Amino acid sequence: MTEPKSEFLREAKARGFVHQITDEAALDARLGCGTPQVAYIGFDATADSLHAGSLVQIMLLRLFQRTGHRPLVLMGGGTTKIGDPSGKDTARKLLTEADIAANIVGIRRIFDKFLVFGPAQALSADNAEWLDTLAYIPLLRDVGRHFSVNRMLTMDSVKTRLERDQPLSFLEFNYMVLQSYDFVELAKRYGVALQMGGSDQWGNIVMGAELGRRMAGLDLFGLTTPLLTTASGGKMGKTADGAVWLNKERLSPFQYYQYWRNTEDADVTRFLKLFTDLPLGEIAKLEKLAGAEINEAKKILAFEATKLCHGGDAATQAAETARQTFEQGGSSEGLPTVAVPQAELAAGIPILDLLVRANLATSKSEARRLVQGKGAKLNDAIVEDDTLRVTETALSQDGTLKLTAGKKRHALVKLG
RNA sequence: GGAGGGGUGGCCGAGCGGUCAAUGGCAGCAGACUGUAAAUCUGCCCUCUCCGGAGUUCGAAGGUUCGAAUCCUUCCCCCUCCA
Repeated sequence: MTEPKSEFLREAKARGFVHQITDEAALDARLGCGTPQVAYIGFDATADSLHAGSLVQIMLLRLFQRTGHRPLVLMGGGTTKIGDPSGKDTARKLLTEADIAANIVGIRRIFDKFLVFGPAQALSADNAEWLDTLAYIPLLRDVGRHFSVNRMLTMDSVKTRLERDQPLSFLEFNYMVLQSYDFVELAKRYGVALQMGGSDQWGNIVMGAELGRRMAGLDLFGLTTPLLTTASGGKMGKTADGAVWLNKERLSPFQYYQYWRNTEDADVTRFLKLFTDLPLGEIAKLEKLAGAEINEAKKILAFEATKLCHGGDAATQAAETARQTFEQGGSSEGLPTVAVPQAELAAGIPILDLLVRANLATSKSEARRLVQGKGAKLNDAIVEDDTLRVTETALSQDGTLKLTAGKKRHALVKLG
């Protein structure tokens, strides 16, 4: 099948969201039948925010809604207590219920930016609702009998652990059973027909679809997204400073903008398709840019991606901060800022301490190396002396001073 | 319960009585070159330092020794096989 009839599949394929589909022709027919369908993706509540690694999934749900269907966000309030072994060598730490509840709140806030919830709109659910009250014996009899351990042992998530001689607890081994059960439960409760997820979820998704057929004669479909890496092989959503978080408390809109602005040339088109709503025709035009002009495409990518995640105003401001900082060599209040008491500054603060306090270095040793490597700048002048004490004289007329580490990491210091 | 193997810096992985803050690879940081890109080259990559050094590391706790990541004891954890 080359050209799907349904808008969702056509767009999803053209934009690079699709890796595998269980029964493409039948799914296409279902999506194109004129009635909005419900599709879900599950998110485990392991942190109080999601990071860019989940963005493909989020954008896929967004696309699903844009093409006239109803996305359902499943919070893994129940499954998080188990821990998905997929793609991991060791078991996760077990989280407390309070942690999980708080994490769900944080994650839910992110989805409010990307999806429109409401009657006839996007849905959300929490699998704790049905998993918490499951009784062991009935579960084994109703669900367990449909699972073959032989088959489970061939699942990638299990197999790799075994092959690498890494432990896999019985707890984790049950994760796929519960995820499969979720699919069936959601089909019954919300009429969900399709589960989507990362390619590492393929096994779990297929098992869920099968379980639905065996338990209730349901026709369920699965779709996975490709595993995203940068052109040079790095993991998406990771930088030196850690994950690229989607909430502004963990990563400012400016830093988020910068993450996308620094995309490698080879990734720009691919990312525009995945992480913005720009029509494919427009992206095709941007794709023709070459050489230094690619920077224009990167600015659009950064702006659009930031707009989706943090809103138009924040995106405009981040773009402006970036422009002032990088293109005019000035400083701008949009940069990360640290406040320093006046008395301390009057007495003089060692440059090394200041770099650490501005989060440009994690220890004084690291700060010292930075200075010795000529990577530290104070008000755009290279710091030559690592014993330098910074005083009020370094403040510019607007009452701030600018610290730079390397070419891209900037921070402002102000009195406070 | 029995037998054997193993736990080393963010990860992988050497070392198996001194010359070990610990080879190497990956990841990361900075500099040069550039386009806030990639590739390449160079330096760095436990903490503190009055740059002479100092202090903490090799699952945990004891011990042997002038001296231990390296040997011994106990404990914890993991893997494999047997029951």
